[in-house]
Amino acid sequence: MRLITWNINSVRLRLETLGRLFKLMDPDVVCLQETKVIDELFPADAIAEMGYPHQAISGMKSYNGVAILSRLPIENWGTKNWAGKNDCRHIHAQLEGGLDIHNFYIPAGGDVPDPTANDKFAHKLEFLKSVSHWWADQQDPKARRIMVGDFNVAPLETDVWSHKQLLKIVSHTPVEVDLLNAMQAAGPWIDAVREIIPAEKKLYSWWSYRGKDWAASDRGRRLDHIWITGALAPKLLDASVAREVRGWERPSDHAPVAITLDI
DNA sequence: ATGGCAGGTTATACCTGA
Repeated sequence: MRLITWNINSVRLRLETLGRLFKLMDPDVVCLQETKVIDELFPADAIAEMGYPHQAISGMKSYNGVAILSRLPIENWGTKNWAGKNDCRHIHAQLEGGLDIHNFYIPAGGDVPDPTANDKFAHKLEFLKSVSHWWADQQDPKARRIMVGDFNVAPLETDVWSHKQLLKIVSHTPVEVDLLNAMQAAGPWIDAVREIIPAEKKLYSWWSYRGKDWAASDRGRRLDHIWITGALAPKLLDASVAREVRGWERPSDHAPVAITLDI
C-alpha cells in the first residue's frame, strides 16, 4: 500500500496536477492539506473518476481544509477540533482491516516566534500541546495508525537549509521542535521518512515561492511528515519526497511525501 | 538573504502562508 501526503495549496486550482500525481506515484491513499474549499464545492466527482471514490473531506472557505482520498473503502471517518477552533485542520479515516489514518494541517504560526506578541504562534503551540495530550490518552501498543500532514515544523538540523540561520524563524525554533518531539513521544510515533532516509541527509518538502530559482538555491524545509506506530514499523518498505512535483507547472510550494507499506 | 511570490476573496486591496 502506498500512502502520500501533500499540501496542495488549493485543490480546485491544482485538480489536473493531482491527476498527474496519481499517475506518477500510483498511491492507494492520498492525504491533502490546504484544500481551500467548502465541502459542497470540493471536486469529489472528478477525483472519484480518477480512481479515488472513497473520500473524507473537511473544508472551509479560503483557508485550511483537509481531505483523505482512497482507492480502498473507508469504514468510518471524522474530524476533531484542537486548541478551541473549528477550522478544518484535522480529519481521520479508518480503512477496512482497521488501519487508522490521521491527517493534520498544523497552524503555520505567523512571523514572530513569541506567543505573547503573536496570537498565531500562541495558537500553534497550543495546537501542538493539545494533540500531544490527546495522543497520550490513546495508548494501544497494537494500534496500526498513521499520522501525516503539514506539521509546519522542521525538527532536525538536516530538515532545514541552514540550522543556524533558522533558529529564530518560525518552523524551526527550539520551542516548536520540543513540542513536536513531545507529540512524537506521546504516540509514540516513528518518523517513517527518517527510518528510510537517514537523519544525516538533508531532506526538504517545502520551498518558498519567493526564491528566484528554488531548485538552485535549495533553501527548503521538511515541514511535511509521515509517522507510523510501532505495530506498522515492520511493514515499512520505502519512503520518499517527490521533489520533482515542486518543479511542475504552477506548483504548490510543498512537494508530496510518500511511504510504501507491505500491507 | 529571505520575502522578492502565490491563492482566495463578493477583489480591483488585503488576508493568509512560513
